[in-house]
Amino acid sequence: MTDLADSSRLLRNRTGSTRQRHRGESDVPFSLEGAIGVNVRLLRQQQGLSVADMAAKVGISKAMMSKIENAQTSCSLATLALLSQGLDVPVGSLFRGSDAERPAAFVRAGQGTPIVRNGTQVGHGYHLLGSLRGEHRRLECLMVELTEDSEVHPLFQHPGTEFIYMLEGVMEYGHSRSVFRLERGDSVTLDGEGAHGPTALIEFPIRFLSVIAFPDTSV
DNA sequence: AATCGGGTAGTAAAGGGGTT
DNA sequence: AACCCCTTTACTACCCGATT
Repeated sequence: MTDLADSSRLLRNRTGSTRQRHRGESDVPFSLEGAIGVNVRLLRQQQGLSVADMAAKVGISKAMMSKIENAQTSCSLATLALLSQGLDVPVGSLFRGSDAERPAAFVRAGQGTPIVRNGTQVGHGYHLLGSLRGEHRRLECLMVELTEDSEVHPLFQHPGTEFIYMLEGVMEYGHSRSVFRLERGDSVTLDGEGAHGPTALIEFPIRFLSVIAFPDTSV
């Protein structure tokens, strides 16, 4: 017995009589069958076809179409091929969304988490915009704000690569032996191992986006 | 009431796996 | 290889709810 067959039987047992279930709300976890069902229904509706129209076009019964769209059956490869032909899409597009959930971080405007960093003591304000944990923690996105009370601090060092995008204000930013004048819209990408940081704060308020990509070994 | 779109129950056919 | 049993697939017939 295959895993697919097992999951199919599980689905069948779990759903049982689904007459009371409303359209679009399912108690079934998002399975392969579920992904296929959602994609088939979406594509069918995009083409303005009814279940009966689609069934006739594909060459299966409308009952079968219903079961496929509602994840009540694990349709055969032959049926999948018919569906992809009928919908004029690659077979692979019917599986879209069936992959495991991948992490993502969403932060609303102005809702970044204030954090303390080396620069905090010299008046640099940091708001964390996004950072994934576990094996995906290789990227850190910060909103940095400098005010009249902030001090220059060109001595930051860390593993990885940093990208800075100037959103507001003007400052001079030193990296290793170079100094860059950054104005709104300017950006700089630098090797984090080189000493870097603001060397002169020229026009306030200063806000810039800092994206740090850490090497795997530093995680 | 008729029609339509969508869904379900029941069932037959086909296939896989285990046993002899 | 033949047989049996179970599972899966896909069908027909019918039901339900919304709309006209």
